[in-house]
Amino acid sequence: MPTINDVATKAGVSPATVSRVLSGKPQVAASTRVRVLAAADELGYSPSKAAQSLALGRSSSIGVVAPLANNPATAERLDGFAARLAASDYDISLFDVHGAGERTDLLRKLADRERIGAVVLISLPPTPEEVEALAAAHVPVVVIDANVPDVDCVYVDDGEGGRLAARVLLAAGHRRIAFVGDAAESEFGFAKSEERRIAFEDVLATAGVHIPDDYLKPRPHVSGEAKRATLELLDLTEPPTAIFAASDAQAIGVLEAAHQRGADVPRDLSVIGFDDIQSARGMGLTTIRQPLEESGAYGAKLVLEAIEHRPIGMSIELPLSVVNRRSTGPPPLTSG
Amino acid sequence: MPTINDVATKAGVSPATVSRVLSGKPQVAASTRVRVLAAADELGYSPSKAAQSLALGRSSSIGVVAPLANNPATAERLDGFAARLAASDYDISLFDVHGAGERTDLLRKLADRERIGAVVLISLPPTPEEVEALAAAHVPVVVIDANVPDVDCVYVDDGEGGRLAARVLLAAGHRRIAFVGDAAESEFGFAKSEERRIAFEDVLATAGVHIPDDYLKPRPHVSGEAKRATLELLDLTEPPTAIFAASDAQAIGVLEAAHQRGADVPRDLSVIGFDDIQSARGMGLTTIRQPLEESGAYGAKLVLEAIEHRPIGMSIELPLSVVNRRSTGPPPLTSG
DNA sequence: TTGAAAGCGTTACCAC
DNA sequence: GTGGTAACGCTTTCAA
Repeated sequence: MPTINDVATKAGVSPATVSRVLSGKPQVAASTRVRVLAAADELGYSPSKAAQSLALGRSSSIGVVAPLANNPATAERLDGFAARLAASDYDISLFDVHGAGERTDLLRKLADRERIGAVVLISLPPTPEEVEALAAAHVPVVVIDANVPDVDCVYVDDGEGGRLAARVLLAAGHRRIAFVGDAAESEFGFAKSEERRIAFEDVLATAGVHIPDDYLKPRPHVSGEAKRATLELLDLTEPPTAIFAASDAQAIGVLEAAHQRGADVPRDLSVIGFDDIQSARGMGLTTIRQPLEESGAYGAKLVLEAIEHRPIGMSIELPLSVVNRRSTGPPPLTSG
Repeated sequence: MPTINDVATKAGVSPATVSRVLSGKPQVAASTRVRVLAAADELGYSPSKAAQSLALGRSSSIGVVAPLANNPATAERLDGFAARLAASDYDISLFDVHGAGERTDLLRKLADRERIGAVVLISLPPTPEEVEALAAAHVPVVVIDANVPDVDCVYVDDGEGGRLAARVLLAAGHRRIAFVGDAAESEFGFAKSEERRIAFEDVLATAGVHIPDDYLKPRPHVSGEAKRATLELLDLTEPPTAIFAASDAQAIGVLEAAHQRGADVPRDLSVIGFDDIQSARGMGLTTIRQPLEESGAYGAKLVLEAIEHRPIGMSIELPLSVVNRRSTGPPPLTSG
């Protein structure tokens, strides 16, 4: 495993010169440059990241904190992020978070040492204290899928998403409409879910439609919970004719429950989701689409710029749209 | 940002002793141990990974190569891997691969330097040359979702999976059966797909069912291809009454195509997938289930052991099972 | 334009 | 049981 010294010897120069050449520093003669490059190439030399980090005092890896298990959407964002980052010299240190405490512990760890060049949080808005801690440690931060103050973000207008969903359901003729979303205890995406719900209810109210309390199902964002909530909904004396799920991941559970109760979608029950994950096509799910992969790509762009000391405040909002598939339709006639 | 020297000074010992305490070495007095620990805690000290890597000559990060975009199953495996690894001192360097060349370039890079403590390949079997290169560089390797010689693997019996799928379709009464899988050009999972198909055809043949050439659709594993293939199948004068998709990801496209042609699943067309990804529930997809998350967890276990210099040859096979949902049923009466 | 040498924070060997 | 110190591979300041 060749070191910088080996290259230096082979090229007949000092290690300092090799370093200069390899990091593209200008003050070096063209002739020695080619000689060094040739030597490096011949030896198959590539610098030790560890030694570089140590000498430079900063790492070339970007910490990505993402709750992969929660939602297939997260992986799609991550993929977009990784693809965009591949062209750079940075690589990804992945932290797959599951519970609440994990996030906090982790961020402290990340802020702690020079181990990380920057951190990006996917679908996991940091608290103001966490933002401050990261800032104090001079670690650039970008957040994907949330809009938080004093941080560069890539986000969508969740309220607008809720309104879009409401209009789809209203236009189809529904009046008995329920909502399955995230509970406050679920630290992931709670705010998001709430913003969507509130705007959703607003539009409904304007149309004279009120959502009764037992039609509101905030649940921990965990596999199985959305299904359970939907089962309860369908077992009501007067079940809803339509459900807005705060995410496609939750819509999976809604669809499953509907089938389990023998409710045909969309004949007996309309379902609209949020995200447009890849499998939404297979599920035939009508949904509010947001550009998942792109959100990751933009996140990568932002973090790269942030590392180059661009001033913060470059958040970007991505567009939402309605994708009509076959999980929505008019309410059953008997629902009158 | 405190260093080991700060801790040493504060505890009134030498840095060497601090190092010993922190890495749990036995030869240190209990009294000094507590003193050092207290000092470290008070300072909020945590060792610099870069310095450690440099001194130790090996990195504490594990390179994970995974084609995230290809298949939601990959993210589920990755999640299982990350969860199991979280308890260890290692962290994940994620390399999200898209094309063919990428994989090769990457592995060379990984083998190159001490940058990485080990590499795990998800759904991306290395070539013999690649295995050898990694071995030469003394980098432990584990492969998840493929069974390759001279490497520790976590895999399933793909042939068995194909047989299971065949029996499901046969038992339902199908005779006109098609297959949608991976093309040779698609470097990802080609072998897997082929093993499944061959065993699938074997069982069918035994039952007197032959798959005509135009019922065989090997396609690049890319979004949209499975759909296109299915469209062609459905447009045949005598379309199949059942389709075996080599993965749930491909089944998404199959389902989408069926709907687009107005074919009701399962009334007009039965579909069986492979993997049992999370959204298979939402799709109502009958499928051959393999433990995705667990595959990642076992992969983590293997790689951790491999790093501790356990001899190789510890591959583990995971079980397959049939999950019956609503995408399969008897063939339409008119098909006889 | 180039080289010598100090230093980055840790670990581990060798003495005591 | 503990301390001194070389070494890990690189970058960068200072001189030349």
